Amino acid sequence: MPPALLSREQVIERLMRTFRRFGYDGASLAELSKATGLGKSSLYHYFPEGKDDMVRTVLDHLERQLQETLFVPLRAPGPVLERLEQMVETLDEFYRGGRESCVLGNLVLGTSRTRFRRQLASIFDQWIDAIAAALIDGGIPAPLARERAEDAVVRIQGALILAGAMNDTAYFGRWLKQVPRDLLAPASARR
Amino acid sequence: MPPALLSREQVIERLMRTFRRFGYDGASLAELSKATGLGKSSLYHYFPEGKDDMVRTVLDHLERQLQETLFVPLRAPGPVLERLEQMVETLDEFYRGGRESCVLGNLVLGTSRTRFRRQLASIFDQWIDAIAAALIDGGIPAPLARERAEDAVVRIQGALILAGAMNDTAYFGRWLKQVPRDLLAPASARR
DNA sequence: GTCTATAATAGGATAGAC
DNA sequence: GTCTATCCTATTATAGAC
Repeated sequence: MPPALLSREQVIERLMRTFRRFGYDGASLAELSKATGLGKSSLYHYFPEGKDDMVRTVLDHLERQLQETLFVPLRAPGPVLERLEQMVETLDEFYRGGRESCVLGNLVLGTSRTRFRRQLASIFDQWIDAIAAALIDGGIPAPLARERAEDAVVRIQGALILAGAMNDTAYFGRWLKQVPRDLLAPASARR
Repeated sequence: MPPALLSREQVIERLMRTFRRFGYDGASLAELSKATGLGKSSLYHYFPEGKDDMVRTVLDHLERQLQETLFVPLRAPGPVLERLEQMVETLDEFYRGGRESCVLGNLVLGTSRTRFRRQLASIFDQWIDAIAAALIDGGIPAPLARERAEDAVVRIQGALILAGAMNDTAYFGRWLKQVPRDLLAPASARR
């Protein structure tokens, strides 16, 4: 990409970082250029359709990344509790304990609300499915597993919003730590 | 305001509607002008500092509105379950069953992330406090009440994000309906 | 593949007439 | 109080040199 400066993957990571921070509407080409160290023209060389192209690429990349680090491990053999604990660890790192917001959530709001919906919905759906699969392995009946999985994703998104508003990561951190046991509680003991 | 066209309150409502839909970065003056029927100059006449001024005014208005429709009723005398059910009804209407997103959540993302934080944090805090107060009236111990109240607000924000991404209000509607009983469950039966 | 330069447009903001 | 006209800056996007 830039001759021996940043790999394509590194560029995409920087773009993601920027969309995460500023959202679709707030991420200007100047900012994206600064973040990647690439001139505007170079950005257009790699992403001919501009910002939309970048976002689509970022989401593709994120999808693969989440599959590797979250979805596949959630379906791997081994103790279900440990799988969930690994997810929590990965998420805590990914969101830097609630200090960083979520690209997905950010792209659902603003004028990009509908623009990337198919891709966003697909990623959310895979995530929910993967959690539900783990819960089913853990003995939770399928409909309840799906519902709890949705609930988990909902709470992660919501906790990030609140953490941002309150400038306090306690909300995010506190709940995240109890997710695994919470999700695996016997059917009668919750709700 | 405009001579016998829109009251100041109506103008603020239209502005709120626009920020809700487009976020801070996505809401252009052209859009705000269209939404209110006021020319840009007229907008500057009422909000001399521009968009920031509008947002602050919108948040002030929203705060009073929420106090009236949510926070005060949550602390009113009467059966706690009914108070919570009333909140749910109000929220369902306010968010049009999950079809409309939340101004608060929208303003936490994008470049406005820190700009209105004090005001946003205050509103979220009052909201959580009001729910917690109701729960304490319902016999939930104070620390648990606070935690559940935070959880409720977190889930509302998260459910709106997911509803937007999936273009499916089921997530929002399903959970919202079970909030009151969920919040009031005996301490041992949840988590 | 990257850059500088530049065009074209949209966005935020103001002046001044009515 | 509202409008039209205008200004300035930022933003998106492209052309063309290297």
